[in-house]
Amino acid sequence: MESAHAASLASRYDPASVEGRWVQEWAERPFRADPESGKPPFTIVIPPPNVTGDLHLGHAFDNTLIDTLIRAKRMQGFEALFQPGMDHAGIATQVQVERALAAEGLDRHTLGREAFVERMWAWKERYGGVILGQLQRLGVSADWSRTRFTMDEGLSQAVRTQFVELYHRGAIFRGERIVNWDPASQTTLSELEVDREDRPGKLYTLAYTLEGGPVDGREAIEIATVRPETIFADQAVAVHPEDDRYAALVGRRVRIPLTDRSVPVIADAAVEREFGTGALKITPAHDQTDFEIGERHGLSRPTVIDTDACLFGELVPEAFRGMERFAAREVVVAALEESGALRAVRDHTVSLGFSQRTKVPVEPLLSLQWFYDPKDAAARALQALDDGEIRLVPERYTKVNRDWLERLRPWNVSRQLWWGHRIPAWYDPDGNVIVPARDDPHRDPTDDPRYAGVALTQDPDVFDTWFSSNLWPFSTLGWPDESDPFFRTFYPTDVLVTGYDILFFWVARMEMAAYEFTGTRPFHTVLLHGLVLDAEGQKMSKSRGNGIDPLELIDRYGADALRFAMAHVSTGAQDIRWDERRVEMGRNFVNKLWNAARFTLMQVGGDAEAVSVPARPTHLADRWMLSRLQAVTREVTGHLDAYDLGLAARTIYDAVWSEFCDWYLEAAKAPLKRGDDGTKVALKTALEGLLRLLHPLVPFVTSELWEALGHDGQIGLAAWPEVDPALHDPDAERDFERLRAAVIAARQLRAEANLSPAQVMPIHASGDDAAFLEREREAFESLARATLQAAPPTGAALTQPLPALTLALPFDGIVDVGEWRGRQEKRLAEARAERSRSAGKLANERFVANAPESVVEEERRRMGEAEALEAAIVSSLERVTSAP
RNA sequence: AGGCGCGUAGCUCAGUGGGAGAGCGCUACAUUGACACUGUAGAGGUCGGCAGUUCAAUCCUGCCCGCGCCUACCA
Repeated sequence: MESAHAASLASRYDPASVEGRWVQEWAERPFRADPESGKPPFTIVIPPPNVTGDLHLGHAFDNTLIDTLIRAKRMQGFEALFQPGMDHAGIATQVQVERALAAEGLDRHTLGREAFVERMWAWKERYGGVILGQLQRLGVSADWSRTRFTMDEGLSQAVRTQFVELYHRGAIFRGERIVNWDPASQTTLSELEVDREDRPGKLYTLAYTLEGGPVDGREAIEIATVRPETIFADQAVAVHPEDDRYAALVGRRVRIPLTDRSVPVIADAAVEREFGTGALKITPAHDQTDFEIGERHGLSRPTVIDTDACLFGELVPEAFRGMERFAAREVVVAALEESGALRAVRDHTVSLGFSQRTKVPVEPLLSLQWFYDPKDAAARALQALDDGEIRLVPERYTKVNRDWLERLRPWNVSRQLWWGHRIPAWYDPDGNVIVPARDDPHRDPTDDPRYAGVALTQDPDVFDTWFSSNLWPFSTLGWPDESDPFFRTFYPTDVLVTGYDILFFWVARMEMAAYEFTGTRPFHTVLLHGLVLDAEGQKMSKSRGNGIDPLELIDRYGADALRFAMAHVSTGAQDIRWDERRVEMGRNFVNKLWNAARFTLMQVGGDAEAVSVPARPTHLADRWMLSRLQAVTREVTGHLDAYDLGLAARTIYDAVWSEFCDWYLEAAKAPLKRGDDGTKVALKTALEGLLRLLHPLVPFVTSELWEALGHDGQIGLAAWPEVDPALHDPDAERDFERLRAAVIAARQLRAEANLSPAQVMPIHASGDDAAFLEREREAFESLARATLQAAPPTGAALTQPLPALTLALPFDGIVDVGEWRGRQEKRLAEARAERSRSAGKLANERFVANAPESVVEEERRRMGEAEALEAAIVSSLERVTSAP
């Protein structure tokens, strides 16, 4: 690559002109992971984005955190693998393609399955992977040569192996259960694909007449329902077993309104006595709770709503057949009213499920599907959480993870889609299920001599997408081929980074699958982050249209600015309310860094070897800066190790801006002007240390600057800074604080005297620290833009008293001392308050007896300092008052 | 109904059992050869409320008020 030169560094950092070549570099020559390197491996698999998805802020956030960890580990000597890839996202993708077809006046059924799947692949080739290119613009250092897709050959084999194995273990079965049915896309949905929303509805009270005459004078039992159109599938009326109101009715039969059918009154503890009338109609085929009650009581489960969400079947009076469910409700209610069975209607909020993709209300429907009952796997995963084999960060989410594993129900894994992994199950003419053999899962039964001559038909359905993404941490690494070098070296992976919102759906499933198939944990740490909300605190979503385009932000501010902003605000899985000012902060910070490096280059040149004298620093500022660098290195490294990227970012932000730029660079200017080699070395050392600490967060600008500084290899492959204890210098840190306090005091004098920054101030120092200041004269004079005077001012002077130092600035009497006096009096009041507070504490014997010695000692020190300051201010005020 | 989180400067947010911070905004001054995406000096907060524990509470405990999220078989 062409090297940048110091002279060519613009005075303002322009991300657009820098990032492009690095994006290209990292895409064409990715950071490849070598399973044979012998270095300790460190692996993170990407939470696979939807193949036809676009980068949104959630992805940007997630991948920033992942890449920061990966880049840091790589520099720390690990063989770091950032495993990239995509998910086929069954229904989401299929719905998109079906929409495109509809625009052409086609649908998948007229096209036929084979042609449709071809269209799907064509779509995938065209739009799939766009998001990977977008991630590259974020600067993600994934090993792009290993990009995987859930429907790749190898990963498909993994899915098939999973199914066949679980089937033969008896964990997978085919049966009828209540599923979330999407009448628009004609498929079942996972809970994740259903959005729950509260909607205004009605609660209807219906009278079911008792057969065989009144009991205790009651002719009917009144039930409460929000779905009167389902009464035709009723199989019972249930009451609570301990409900005295209905005890006498249990065992009797009641007649369903508008029909000739009667059903029994049963007792079940699932009924809430307080709700409605305390009596519940049981419709096992159209409600999850009813299904479960029906199971307990051996009720049959007739269906009256079909897959188009219309009433159908013999049980439905002919007048209502074929009517859509909501239309039917109105008509049925009218008929009920007519018949006198409708006793009451009141407003009632109902929680309704909507298909995330089609926005249509989901119908709970009894359906013959494939189910996976993962209770054994869940038990193992729970054990892992209890034993700490898998750790969640923040820790409190462990409980959420556990809760979900404990309450698992059989998971519906089949989907009535054409896009996905076809279920490897066949049926013979008698309806017997034939699944490939356990020891040869990839041979279709149609190729198996044992079934020669049998007419086998394959199940038309495909698997739920989660039934492949649960294998992601190892299917991407080669499993089921356990001899794959990547699987052997990089599995188990290390950290999983994802939003807490898919802890249930994805994380828990990966945990279960990993123990089931690899016998080990899939990762040791789950790092959960919050969600990116819009400025009003609402979740961003396509339907709300409140999303923010990360690419547009990258165009305007640069990828580093976005990354830095994201890392900076990540704390403890708190949601992030979007605020563009933070990206501005990132941009400004990157520009600051750029300019600090530009200055350094002007001083030391762009030849890496030119200044390499391994001298111990001698100047106070050099000693201070290098000592601070050690502390910052230790802190940043520690924060990264603790997965606290927010703290890491904030720590280094302060180090760069408030220490390196504001103080060190300014203090270094005077020696640099003299050509001081020691300072040149220190300057370059400090900058390069900071650049390396920063690289994982802001890879573009640091790569560019590293190159400009004359290094051959990229900074992404440079070694992480190590703490050098020999450079730890507490004396220098303390002395520099003294210097800093003196400089600030002098600047305050300048402001109070209304002197322009350009004007050099004659300053006289007295007090215990005066000799120290004399020793650091060059730095003080340069930083304060002052000249230290040997003799005290003869005439009127403004003074700035500190505990161990008083600075005096002569003034000509034109200056209004009122402002100065006001400020000093305020400081005096503060010093007095401080002194009396400390005195009060120290006079409290319980404080002295109970508080740690160090705290008491600190309090004494404070008190002494407050006294000294108070005395100095008093004396200053007297002198000015008495001045001519 | 249960669980979790949040309430700190005008705004967006960090933070800790021992005199509260950042970014932006605000006031004043400044273009001294790194940087106006800047510098210097400032103003601004009874850390949601009430009790309790403690020598010491913004931080721990309890209750209350407000906001948000997630689970759940209230039809």
